[in-house]
Amino acid sequence: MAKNDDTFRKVIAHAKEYGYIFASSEIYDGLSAVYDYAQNGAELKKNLKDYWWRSMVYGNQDIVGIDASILMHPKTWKASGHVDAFNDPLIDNKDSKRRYRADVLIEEHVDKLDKKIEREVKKAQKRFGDAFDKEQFLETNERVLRYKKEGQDILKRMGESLAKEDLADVKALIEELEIVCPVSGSKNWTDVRQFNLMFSTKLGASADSAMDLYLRPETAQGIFVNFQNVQQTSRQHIPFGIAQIGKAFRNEIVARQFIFRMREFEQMEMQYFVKPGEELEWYEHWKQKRLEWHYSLGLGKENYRFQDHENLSHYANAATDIQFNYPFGFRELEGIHSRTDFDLKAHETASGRNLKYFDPFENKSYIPYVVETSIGLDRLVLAVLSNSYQEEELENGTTRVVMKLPAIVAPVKAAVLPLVRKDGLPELAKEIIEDLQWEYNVQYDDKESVGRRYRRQDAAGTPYCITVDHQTKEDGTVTIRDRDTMEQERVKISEISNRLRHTVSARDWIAQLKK
RNA sequence: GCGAAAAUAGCUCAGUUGGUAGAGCGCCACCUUGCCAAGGUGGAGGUCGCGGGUUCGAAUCCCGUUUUUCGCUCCA
Repeated sequence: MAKNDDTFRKVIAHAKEYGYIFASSEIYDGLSAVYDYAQNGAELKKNLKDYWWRSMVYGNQDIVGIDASILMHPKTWKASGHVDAFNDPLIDNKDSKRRYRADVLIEEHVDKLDKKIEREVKKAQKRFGDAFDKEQFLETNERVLRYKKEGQDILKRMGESLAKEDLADVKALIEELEIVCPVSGSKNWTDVRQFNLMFSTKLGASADSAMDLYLRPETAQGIFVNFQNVQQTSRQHIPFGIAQIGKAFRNEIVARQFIFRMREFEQMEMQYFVKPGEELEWYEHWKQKRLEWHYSLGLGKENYRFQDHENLSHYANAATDIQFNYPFGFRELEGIHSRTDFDLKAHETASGRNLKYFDPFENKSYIPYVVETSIGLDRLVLAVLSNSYQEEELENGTTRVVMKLPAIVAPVKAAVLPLVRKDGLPELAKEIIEDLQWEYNVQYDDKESVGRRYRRQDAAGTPYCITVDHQTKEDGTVTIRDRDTMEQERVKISEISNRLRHTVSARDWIAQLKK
């Protein structure tokens, strides 16, 4: 644990030192949980997006990509359930300093009543043996009925109070039930306060006529509200998908762990629309597809696992996370959810529009079911960065810091280095740069000794170093050094472009990993 | 938001009982360097997070404040 904490710290420091990620507004002491992608980080992120987009949109004839706006009509969020679901009533215990969701505390109290009922059932089972009729017992036993009624009354009162935003009554309920803090065991509670996780803003410059808006807390709704337009203009038939990459915003109470949990973050998601009843098959299909995609990055299969959701969201009938093994443990990287027809149905009701799809093969209309894959792009960046950072002991006793980034997403694909800064070698190197630079992000460096330049490129994660030496002038060949093996190979200048293409094109990358 | 810790050069830190700022690395220039970093010379860069107080004098002591990091809830 201590060792991993240390690794994580090193990754963060390294990310800053090598121009990947900076704290936002750093000259003003930074802004909590907001980060900027610097020259290398921006390239890495762009490459990850590109790889995802190519494999998702170009690689599937039945998936199209869109780019919806961040601002949406406020009714969207009422319909999607976010206005209600993203409002957490929270309460703190003054003794343990722990914070809880007030509704969860109360629900847990009700769970205890359910457990009491189970105990009564077991006792009765023992007493009556084979003659025991469970259903009849549940309906007639006085104690069971009392517990059941008590639980129902509590939930009803809580639901009503939350709906009225009567937070004082929610606190009163907690006090009446004598709910204690699981940690401190005390009943010393603060007032219940409402936290809205959505960022508010206003549309219109005039203060009195401005319309209250939210910055979208998820990108998915941009797809749902466009579903019909896209389906009709793309002439897609169900099943088909809509993909999107974009920013989302959540005013998290606590947002930490570097870029793992940010207030402004980017999602890459795809909503796949299917015939009702087929959603669970497609759910399994996309679970496998997405896992294979992650494997293709080459970060090690052992670093991924599924984590099924036990408590499903209001919109889902099946949900799982692909977790990645970060330096601080396995955490969620991508969510795969079977969202049913919840969203489209909600928008149909709220908008009054008919959002049904006419199925020409079945000759009937229905609201499609949706299977969603939604990946946190920043979390993917962090997975790649933290997995790639390595300190290696070399044979000569020195250590080198190397970022073993997958070549396909590395910010700089190759550095072109003249062995020495004379004899026309820099000029030759620059010619090579000019030849490659429209296709690949390549970098020129002639500072200090060549060994030192190799190490610098290793630390920045550049997969290849192309060295121009005196032999280049004679036979037009250069050496290509591999970042991971440190081995060099001599190739013709005219071959360089092809060599790079093999390692950084999505097609060759996937083909190579399938072998 | 609550609690704990921290804030000195780009980075890592030193700064002795209060006497007005230093090292290593990095960066820039030049030299050296002919394949796996850390040779030479010179140089840039800090009102010690911010505000106030005590004092002849504060990076150092006191108060306040801001920000960051970690823990608690939630999630992509």
